[in-house]
Amino acid sequence: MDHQIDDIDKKIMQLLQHHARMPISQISKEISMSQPSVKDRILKLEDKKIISEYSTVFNLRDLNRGTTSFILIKTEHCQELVDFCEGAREVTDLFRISGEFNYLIKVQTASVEELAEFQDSLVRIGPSKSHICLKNILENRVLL
Amino acid sequence: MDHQIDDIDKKIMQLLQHHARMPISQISKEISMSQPSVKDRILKLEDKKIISEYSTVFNLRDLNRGTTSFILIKTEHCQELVDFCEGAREVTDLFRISGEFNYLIKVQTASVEELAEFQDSLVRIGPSKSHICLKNILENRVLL
DNA sequence: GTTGAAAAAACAGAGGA
DNA sequence: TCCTCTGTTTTTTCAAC
Repeated sequence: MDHQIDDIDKKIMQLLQHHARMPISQISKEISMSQPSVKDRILKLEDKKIISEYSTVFNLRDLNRGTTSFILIKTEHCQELVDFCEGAREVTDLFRISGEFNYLIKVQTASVEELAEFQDSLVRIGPSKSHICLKNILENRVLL
Repeated sequence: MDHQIDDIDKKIMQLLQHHARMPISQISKEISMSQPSVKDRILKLEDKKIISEYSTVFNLRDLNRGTTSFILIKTEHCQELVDFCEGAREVTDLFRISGEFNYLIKVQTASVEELAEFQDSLVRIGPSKSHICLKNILENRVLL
């Protein structure tokens, strides 16, 4: 069953996207719609899982994980890699991908030295290639 | 100036991470601390920008952007690439990286066909290599 | 850090355009 | 489907300790 997202839904989603704690009352003002209706629409978006969660974004620099890197790895020990990554604090993202390498890992470390250590711990799983991120230009942006 | 994040802060952050709209009252109950104190700590985390924002995560499948891909591109027309990506709805992430390729683009399209179209529009900027994501195993996870 | 009272916001219905 | 109006509950805020 498909949910039709109309322009009003879109406006609400745009407001919530970067201000998830915004009160219904304020959303109501901004889009000139009554609070019950706004609440109703948000509930529907949540029920249909169009809104999958409200999350809090932390400044990774303050958590000593300000260095972003991407590691491409080729391995036959898939489960081992997945288990390893799930347990590793440095790993924020893991994708099974097509191509020469079969996994892409996004890693947040305190420094490039720590990245080297992390990559060292991957050698027994398979050959890898790392790209240090010099600048995060866009991140996690969804245009509605 | 450095902010010392203690265990109580960490607990609050863990609760907020995937439930950004959780009321102070509930956080207060869960960690057995008075509401004003919880509120006070959250305000400090916000002021110090340790909490950088509260965001809403959408189900990209419902937005007709359920296919994740990564494109590595090598170009000398950096500004052109950045401008192009900022204007492209498909692009959610863009990183300047080290290595043979100098940019990594994360793309969300409706299908692989749409990915092909997108990659076609990049040819004039530079040679690129794309990896279709077959499975999103971990995404945007921060272990505190 | 706590308590407790005042203010503000969210919720739940009913009735109607 | 959306609105307004209402009362009720919950949450937030802010004082004093």
